Formats: sequence, structure tokens, C-alpha cells
Amino acid sequence: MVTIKDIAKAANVSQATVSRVINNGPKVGPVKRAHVQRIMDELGYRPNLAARAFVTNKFTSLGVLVPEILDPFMATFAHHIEKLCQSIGLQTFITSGHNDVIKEKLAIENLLDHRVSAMVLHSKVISDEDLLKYSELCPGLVLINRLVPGLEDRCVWLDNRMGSELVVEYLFSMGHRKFAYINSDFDIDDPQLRLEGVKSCLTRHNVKLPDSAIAYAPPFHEGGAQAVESLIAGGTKFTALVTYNDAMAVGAMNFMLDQGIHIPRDVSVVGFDDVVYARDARPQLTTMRYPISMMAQAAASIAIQSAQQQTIDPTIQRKYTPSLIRRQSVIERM
Amino acid sequence: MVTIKDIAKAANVSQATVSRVINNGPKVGPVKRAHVQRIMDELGYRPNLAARAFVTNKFTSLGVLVPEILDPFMATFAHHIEKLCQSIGLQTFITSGHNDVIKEKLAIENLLDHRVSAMVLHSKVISDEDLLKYSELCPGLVLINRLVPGLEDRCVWLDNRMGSELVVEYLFSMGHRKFAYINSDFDIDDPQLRLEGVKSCLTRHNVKLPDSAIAYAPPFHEGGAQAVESLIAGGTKFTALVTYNDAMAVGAMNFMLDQGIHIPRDVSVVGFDDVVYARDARPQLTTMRYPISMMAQAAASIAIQSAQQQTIDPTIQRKYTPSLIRRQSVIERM
DNA sequence: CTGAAAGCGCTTACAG
DNA sequence: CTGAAAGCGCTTACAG
Repeated sequence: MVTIKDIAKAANVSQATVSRVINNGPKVGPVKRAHVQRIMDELGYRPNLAARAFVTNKFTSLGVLVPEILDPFMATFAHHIEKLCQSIGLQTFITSGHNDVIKEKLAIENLLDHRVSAMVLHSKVISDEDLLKYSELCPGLVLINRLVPGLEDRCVWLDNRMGSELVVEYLFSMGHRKFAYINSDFDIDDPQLRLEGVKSCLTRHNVKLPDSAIAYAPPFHEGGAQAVESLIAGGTKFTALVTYNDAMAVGAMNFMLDQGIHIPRDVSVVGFDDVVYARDARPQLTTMRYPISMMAQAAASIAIQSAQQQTIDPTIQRKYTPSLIRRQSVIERM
Repeated sequence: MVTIKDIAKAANVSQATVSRVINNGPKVGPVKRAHVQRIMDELGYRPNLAARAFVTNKFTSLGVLVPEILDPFMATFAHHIEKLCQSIGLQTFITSGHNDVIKEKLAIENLLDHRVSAMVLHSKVISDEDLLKYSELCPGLVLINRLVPGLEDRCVWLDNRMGSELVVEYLFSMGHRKFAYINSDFDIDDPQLRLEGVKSCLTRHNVKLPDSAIAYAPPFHEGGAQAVESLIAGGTKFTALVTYNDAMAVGAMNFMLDQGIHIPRDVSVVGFDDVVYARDARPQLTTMRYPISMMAQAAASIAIQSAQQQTIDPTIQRKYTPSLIRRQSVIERM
């Protein structure tokens, strides 16, 4: 690889001058500038960004931590971060932590050791304390889908509770009175918050949600099927099925359809997230839209700004509320 | 951040010694080693991987280029690369090129400038010449899903032609004689190769595929719907619908279902790729499995080995053939 | 406008 | 077993 030295020698100028023309730096004579430029072109010089990053100790890459890139929700998240970074010439390091404390920590520490100056973390299993510790090490650290006390201004999160309240409110307004809920069995706070939302809204309407009408399973397609299966096997009767996410919703719908239960005539179903395939399902899934693209962009912006020690644009929203997308999986109940 | 110098000073040894204990290097006295280690722990020293990479000029990260991380197929691909890299402590840079020549080149050049020593590229739009040129600049460059003449040993590809032949062969054996094909309208070679496979197999069986039985659209869910719609509107009759990929297949199935056409009773449908949601569709989609996880791992292994100038493990397979996954979207035609 | 020199945080011959 | 020194490819005061 040809280096700045080679160019300096070939152009018969100093390294400093070469560096200045590379960076369109200040005050280099137009003649010399053109000359150096020509030599660089001839020799096919490419600046070593790694070296530059090292010496300037500045901002060239942003780390992203997701539990699992295969998850379409996470892919969407990563996509929007990458898109924003690409537009400003930032490389993105993507790593996954698989919802495992050890792995997530290793991944973050590796990012830290690579001296990324910004990172956007989707981490649900690391403790608040550890996150606080990491945030001190990396001023550009931002959390998505999580609210850490003491780090509020570097968190971008969703009001999960409100999300499920809106779902239940809607189903209630459609005449439903018999509810069931299938929840994720992951030991993180989202399932708990969403369940709380469901319960509090139901309580407000004096509708009971017995424990037997709540089933837990992994938050995937199969989990959704398992969960409704156990609900049905347990004799629970319901006209409205609220689910933790779209994957479970579709799994549950498919299971019921396979059993000859008609959706939405027999059971109305509502998902959560509005991932790509919600609309591809049959019937098309009514769901809460998680504004992940806006949130991802907000998180990346905050990360970049705080990495640069800038004051953060106060208009960037940090708390989001999902919105109802009505499709075909819910019907009015008289 | 505490540096190696700080440690050297605090431990009252040379930088060289510190460096040796960091790297578990050769011959450092056990007492000194322990002492230095203790100081490092106390001061919370973390080696600067960027600096190390810079000086050793070695292998610390691998670049991945995909058209679009949102595409579940690409997400799967990226996932498997990342997993393999993670297991050996390699960071992955993920970038996307959106099937645009300019963007793809920029992305690759950026990767190059960052001095990644290996990269796995899913590129369909850059010319063979350019790829050859890049491959000289980066010995660890590997192509996936593409075969570049002169670069065969650093390509991992699928026999697309054979894939569609197998699809048609199967449908033929199930008694189908009236075929239609919906293809991607992207200007890359895969659609062409897959179509060739369809045609050649049909020709072998003396079945005609008139141009009116072929429709082109973008290779997504909506495209699938559009394509069948135009086929049906054009008056084409078929009992078997062969599709470019699962997304189009599901889009087409949903469109037909919405029209009251029963799948598979009226029309049998076969996809291609076997992405996650093929099994979640109703009816479950019969499709060709693209062995993307094996291929991704093979590509990453080759990239890593050739980046290290190792001789490449000859047992690593480079050409793959997809295999038929029978589910519910095909029925026998008497 | 231009250059000589120092320095970023590491590793690695080389010498002892 | 240990240290002094050079060097990786850049940038950036500093001096002129």
C-alpha cells in the first residue's frame, strides 16, 4: 500500500503538505496542491483510515449491539442506524449479544476496546449499574428500548405500558369482553410492562383477566402457537387475543386457523411491533406500530452528538408511544 | 484512558514488558508478570485494539457487504458471518450497497480504507473487472452468491439453474403440465439463471412455457402479487406457479387466496430460498432451501484463511445446490 | 504558504 | 528474563 511518505517523496514535498491536501486543509498553494493531487491519483493513494482514526482519536465508527440480527425487528433497527451512519461516512460495527449477560458484556467491551466513539445498545439483560459504568467509559453510548435512571438523556424508549393499554382500549371499544393474553417468557421488563398495561386497562373497565387467561412462551412464531394451545387446552374462553408481539400473534393465528377456528370471526387477534410480515399474514394483522425507524435514528443522532461532546438537539424525542394499525384480524363483537 | 505507558510507569517496568504480559508473551518472570497484571487490574487498563491493529497491521475486523440488511435472507447471511467472526474475536463491519453500483463501490472502498483484512461481499451489480481489482487490494476478499472468472477459489455460489430445474422436475412428477413463472425484474444474473433452469427442464419434458406465462416484478411480497395479477389478467392458465423467491411466492399466494383461488387445490406454488417465514405462511410454502448458513460460514472461513495467507482448507465447499423442502403448497395433479 | 519534528498507543527486533 | 529504541501512517502545533 502506498503511504503518505511515498507521496511526499514522489511529489518532493513534506508529509505535512500531503496531509493538508488530503484533508483539503488550510492554505496550500494551488499549484502545489494540484501537483500533489496528481501524484496521489497516479499512485492510487488511499488514506489509511485506521491510522487516521488512531492519531486523531476521533469518531470514525459506531457500534451497534442487538440481541439477534436475525430477528426482523432488530434487523430494521440495525438498518436504520446503518443508513444514518452511512450518510455521514461512519462505519457501523454490528454485534449480537443473544440476550446473554456474559456475551453482551463481552460484545460491549470489545466495542469499547476498539474505541468506537459512539454506540447504540439494545440490551435488556445487563444491569443498570453496568450500563452506567460503560456510559462513563464511552460518552457516545446510547440505549434503545430501555430507560436507565440517571441516564435518561441517553435513552430512547417506548412506552410499553401505554402500548398495551391502547390495544385493550381498542378491543374494548369493539365490544370485546373476554380477553386472553399471550406473553413472552423472557426475563426482561417488556413482557411485564405490557402485561401491566393490559391489566390496568382491563381493571379500569371492570373486566377480569384471570391468571388462567395468560400464557407464557418464547416470543416467536412457535411460542405463539404453544401459548394459545395451552390456553385452549386449559378451557379458557376468549373472543380477543392480545399478544406480546407480531411473531407470537401470527403463530397463534396460524395455530387457530389450523384448528378450524376462524380469525377474526371467532377470535380477534392483535399483535405488537408491526414488523414487515404483519401485513403479509392472512388475515392481515392488526397491531401496534413500534416506531423503530424513528427511534433508531433518534438514538444514533444522540449517540453521534454526545460522542462529539455537542449539546444534544433538544428537539430529538426520547420517549415514544406506539400507534394502532387497523387491519383485518379484529372484528366488532356485538 | 490509561495507556501502556501509564502502566509501565506505575509498575516501574518498560513498555515492552507490559506489552508482553498483555499478550501473554514469551518469557516474563512470573513475579514481574503478576505485579504488572495487578497494576493493570487496579488501573482498569484496556488495550487499545485500534492502536494494536494499526501497528501489527493485522486482522481484527471483517467487512460484510449486503444489498440490504432488512431482507431476511441477507440478515441470515450476515448473522452467520457475524457468529463465526464473534467466535474468533473478530469484529464485523456491516455495510449495505442497495444494489447500486456507486453505493456498493463506495462501501467497498470505505472498507478497504479501514484496512479490514477480510471481507465477504454479496454484490451483484459491480463488474467482474472491478471485483478483480478490489480482490488484488484485499487478499481476504470473498464473494458470495457470485462466480467471477479468475477468482473461482474466492467465490461461494449457488447453482441457480439447477435449483429451478429441481423445482420443475418435482412439479412435473406431481403431474403438473401447465406452468407459469414469476421472476424478479432486477437486472442481475440470478433471475436469468433461474428462468433458464425452468425453461430447460420444461423443454426436456416437451412442455412449453410461452412468454405470456412469465411475469416480472420486484422480488418482494408486493411484486409477487402484481406478477400473478398480471398473469391472471392476461388470461394465462396454470396449475403450477414457480416463483423467483419466497417473498414473491407468498405475495402471489396471498393475492390468489384473496381472490378466492385455493392453494394448492387450484394452483400449486413453489418458492425459492426457504427464508424463515416460508413455514409461517398458510399454506406452508414448499420451496427450495438455499443453504445460506453453510455458505456464509464457508465464505467467512475462506476470507479469514486467505487474509492470513494460509492455504485454504480444500474441504470447504464452494458450489452449492439447493434442496427441495416439501410442505403444503403443492398438490398432486391427476 | 511550507517543512521539520513530535506524538498517538502499541509491538517487535535487537542487545544485553 | 528485561529494557531502550525504532517504527506503524497519520495529524498537528510550532516556527519560519
